Formats: sequence, structure tokens, C-alpha cells
Amino acid sequence: MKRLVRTKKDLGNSIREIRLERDMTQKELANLSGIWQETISKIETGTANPRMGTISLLLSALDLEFVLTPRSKSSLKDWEKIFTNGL
Amino acid sequence: MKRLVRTKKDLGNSIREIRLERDMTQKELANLSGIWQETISKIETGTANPRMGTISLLLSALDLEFVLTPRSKSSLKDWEKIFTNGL
DNA sequence: AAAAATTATGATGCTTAAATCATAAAACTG
DNA sequence: CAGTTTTATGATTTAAGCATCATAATTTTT
Repeated sequence: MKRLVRTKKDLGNSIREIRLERDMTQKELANLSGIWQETISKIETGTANPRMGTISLLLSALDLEFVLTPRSKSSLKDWEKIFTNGL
Repeated sequence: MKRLVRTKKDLGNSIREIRLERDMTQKELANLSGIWQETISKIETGTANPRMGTISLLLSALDLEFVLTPRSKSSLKDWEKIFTNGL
């Protein structure tokens, strides 16, 4: 399943999903990545606005990477997302 | 051509490449994204460690997105990259 | 080469990410 | 339900991002 990441909310949701798929706790991911559990919590909930360096550590710990691609068309138009919270 | 982004250096290189492919100046990208030209310069050169919010604005301006995927195997082993600067 | 445009760099100020500690809240487990 | 684990939150401190202005260095154009 393809995980698109455009916003910090997307990022947090994806990281949480993947972490859980692997039966990992935030503490375990924290140990692996060198990022604090508290920080991971804030990133996953979308509270934080993490730096690229922090994101890199998490990607590395989860053995993930970004692939930069042209945006796929969304089923929702941008103006519709204003109402559905999809953006 | 697939652009892998693992580090802030990767990010800067990719953004610059794509910007140039589109014959865009940093100033133009700045106007489009709302990020200052000076900041874009620092991001492209890998000097800065940008926040996800900043990255999002650039992705949006360039109509790009990240796809989160398992890491592809590199042709170089990690220890080799230490010598080739590939990391 | 001179002029113009583009990019890089350096400083300041404000804001905030992240480390760190403490603890509260929620979700499991026996 | 009590106890444990996991996750969330809040405060404090330090470091750094980003806006902003100024200007230097580089590249492009004429």
C-alpha cells in the first residue's frame, strides 16, 4: 500500500502505521533511531514539525526512504479538502 | 528518473535538479512557495535542516510528493559509502 | 569585459524543535 | 479491577530554523 506524504500529518500517520505493522513500540523506535519517545509521540500525532535530520533518523531506523514523485491526482479537489479535512 | 530522499543533502539536490529542469529560479520558487530565496539556497546546498512544514511548502509549489517505501538496496554497502561520500 | 541576474553567505531577532525530566492518561494484561 | 506498559502532555533549557536585510560571489547575458 502506497503511502503518500505531503504534510507533517501524513508523515506522522505513516510512521505510526508502519511502526505498528512491525509490532514496535515508540520506545523501541526511540532506541533504534536515537529520537526520544516523547518526540516520536508528538511527530506521530502531528503535533510536531520535525526537521529533516530527525525524519532521516526515523526513516533509517525503519529502513524506509522517500521517493520524490509528481503529485498523484487526489480524488478530492483542493477546495473540497477544505471541507473534508483531507488536506 | 527516480529520486530517493534519505537525507537533507538528498532533499536539497533533488529540489535543485527539479527546479532547474523546470527553468525556475530560486526567486521564482520562493514566490510560489512562500519560502525566502535565501532559505531555499541553504536548503539546496544542504546547509539547512528544514522542517517538515517548510518541505511541504516546497513540495506543494513544485507539485511533488513523497512516497514512503522500503529502502532499495544500494549498489554500495554502507561502509563503502564512507569512502565514496555516497551516503 | 561590463552589466544584470542569480545564488550564496552572514548577521540579527523571533520562534520553535528536540532533549530531558516528570507525570498524566490510555491501553493492555493477569 | 489492579498493575504494568505504552502513549501523551507539559515545563524547562539549548540549539537552530526561518524571516529579514545586506551584500558578496557566481553565473548569465549582452
